[in-house]
Amino acid sequence: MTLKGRRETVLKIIVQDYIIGAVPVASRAIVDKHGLEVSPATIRNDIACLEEEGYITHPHHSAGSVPTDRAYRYYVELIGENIELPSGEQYLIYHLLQETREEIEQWLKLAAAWLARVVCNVAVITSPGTTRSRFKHLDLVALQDFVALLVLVLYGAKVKQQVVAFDRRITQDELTQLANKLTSIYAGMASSEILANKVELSPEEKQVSHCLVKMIAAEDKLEYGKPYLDGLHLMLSQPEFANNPKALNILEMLEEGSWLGNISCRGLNKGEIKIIIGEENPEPPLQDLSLIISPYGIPDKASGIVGVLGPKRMDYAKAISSLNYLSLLLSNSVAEYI
Amino acid sequence: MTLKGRRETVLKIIVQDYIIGAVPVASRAIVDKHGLEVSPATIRNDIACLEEEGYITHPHHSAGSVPTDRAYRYYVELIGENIELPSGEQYLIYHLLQETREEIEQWLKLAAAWLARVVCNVAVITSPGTTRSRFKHLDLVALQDFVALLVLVLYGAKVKQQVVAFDRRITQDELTQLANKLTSIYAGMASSEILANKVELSPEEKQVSHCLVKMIAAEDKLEYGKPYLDGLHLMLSQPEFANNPKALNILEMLEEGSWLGNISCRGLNKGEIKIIIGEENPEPPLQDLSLIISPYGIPDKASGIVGVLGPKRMDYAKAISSLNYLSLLLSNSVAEYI
DNA sequence: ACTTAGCACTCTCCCCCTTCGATTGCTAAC
DNA sequence: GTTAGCAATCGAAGGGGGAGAGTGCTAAGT
Repeated sequence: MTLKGRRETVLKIIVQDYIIGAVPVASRAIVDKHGLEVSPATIRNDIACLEEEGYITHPHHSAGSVPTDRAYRYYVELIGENIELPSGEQYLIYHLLQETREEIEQWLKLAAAWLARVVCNVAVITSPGTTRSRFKHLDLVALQDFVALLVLVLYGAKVKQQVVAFDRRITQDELTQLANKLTSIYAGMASSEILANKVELSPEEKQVSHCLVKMIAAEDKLEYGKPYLDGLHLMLSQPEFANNPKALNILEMLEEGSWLGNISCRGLNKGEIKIIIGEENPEPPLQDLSLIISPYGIPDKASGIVGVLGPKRMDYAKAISSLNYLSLLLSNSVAEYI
Repeated sequence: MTLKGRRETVLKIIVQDYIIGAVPVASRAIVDKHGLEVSPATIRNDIACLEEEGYITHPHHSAGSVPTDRAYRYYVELIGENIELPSGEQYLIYHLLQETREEIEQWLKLAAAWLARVVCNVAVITSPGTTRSRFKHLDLVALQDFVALLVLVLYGAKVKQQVVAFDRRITQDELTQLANKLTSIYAGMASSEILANKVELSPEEKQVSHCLVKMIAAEDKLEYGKPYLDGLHLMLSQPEFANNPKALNILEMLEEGSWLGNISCRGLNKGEIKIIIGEENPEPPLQDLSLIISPYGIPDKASGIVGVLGPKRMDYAKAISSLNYLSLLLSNSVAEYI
């Protein structure tokens, strides 16, 4: 399945030129701009072969070459995953994150904003959810006589809140006591374990406990939560979306929020990268796009996904190197605080 | 400045037809579809007057009538603010909110989703921020030996979190004690008051207190926070955005998040509505759009904004009635839990 | 003073045609 | 395996031209 010699070079040039220019690549342009020592006719022979093997198409008979999904796939295998981000850019994002290191949400927003601008496409980052959320701490704050705010802290520094209405008047002292009791009983448990726990509880404790189970289970369910998105306008200003009604489908899907749930990250280790090109995507609106994702954080404890979404014609090298570095940074940050 | 008799009717018809159809309205269509007992020529005379007075333009010489900003303004004054939402739709959203009433964030997302779909445009809802955030409760959860998660609850059921690193090892018991102490000292205070408070504190307490002030002040600063947006794809599927590069500017502005800060809600009481049409908007990207906003919640304690953003050619009656009702619902919900 | 019919005029939209330029695919020669 | 040459193909851009929609104006009617 590997091409050799000039064939491979030609394919690489076509992909790269198309990524930059977004217009079909002519055989003459291939030799001229890259100093090949053969004539355009020779290149055309090569291209004919590449077309037969499914790497190239032409939008119409007398147009230049356009890479197929297969060509992009070949290209990304060729350039590999070990691309380093220029140290200047490493420096920039590193210090950006240093300055807001106290707040997870801030990191993620900032990281998404940076990533989107670097790759000129959509950046996707999910918060570092524990794959199975585990209870860490509980707090109850009186709001009114019968009503309290339940603040739940999960491992992975995730905070959830919910209002609880009790059947009787209940003081802040009682609430605090209740919260402390449940915190010590349930420390480190997942929702199923809390449910299975057979300690004797008062009606109010039962009620709170019930809430907890529901909240933790809900957190488990939306495996990755709603991701931080940034750079929509950057992606949609790419030429493929000019006058293109498909852009709306994509927008709709992204706004809906759960699309990332269908993309499996299984079997992917920290530092690895998954590249999904065009029709390899399960979701139809994504089949004109490429998605590159990489997990970060601590497997099974607090891990999230960071990714780039853009037209198939995206700068894969840049995206891969940015993701590599960002995923590393985020992993380190997460490790410090779990 | 008020028009009379048929003039007003004609203007109203033009606005309404243009809102529905998005195409210039012809004089013949005005008499035919609305059963007027005059000839198109008569209507044309009226239109000529309306044009002189600045209510109407024509995209070109032989095209039908298109309302100006001034016409929209006249129209919304005409229909007034007291439009009731059909009871069927009231029922729907009422019960939707009932079911998730325990979680503020859930309400707001749900409300935004509903609103966007009803008006087929962008829905904007800010969380009910207290105009000056006040301290309610503090909690500290040990993450590592030197590191704790600070969970801050503000009035208005707002929860903020931040990681704090201490200079010495500190146990969960100590943290709990510390949190309780500060909670009782600072109850109900605004950031400035906490800062001015002269109680003797240990170094750790000082550090946490310092964090608190910073967090509360930060909350005050972004007056409305980042709003919940929904329905972007609905708005952008309107005909005015087909093949229109302006859509990207709007997208960019909305993604940025702080645009709503420039729109003043001052002098607006609960239940009132502010309608900003086209060039009345301060932000250039908004000058092709109309924005309708209404405050909700409890003035000076916990209030937010709910609004609709769409092309000037939007269904004002629907938007106004939806906002009226939604703002009422949200106000009630907020009142219950503050 | 208001309304109307009639008509010329204007402008867009759509379709067809042509031209131009770019680029390929093929063939035959090297 | 490579090249030159050449016909064939296709899209983009531009130029009519006709159809249709709608107005503005004028002069007559109420």
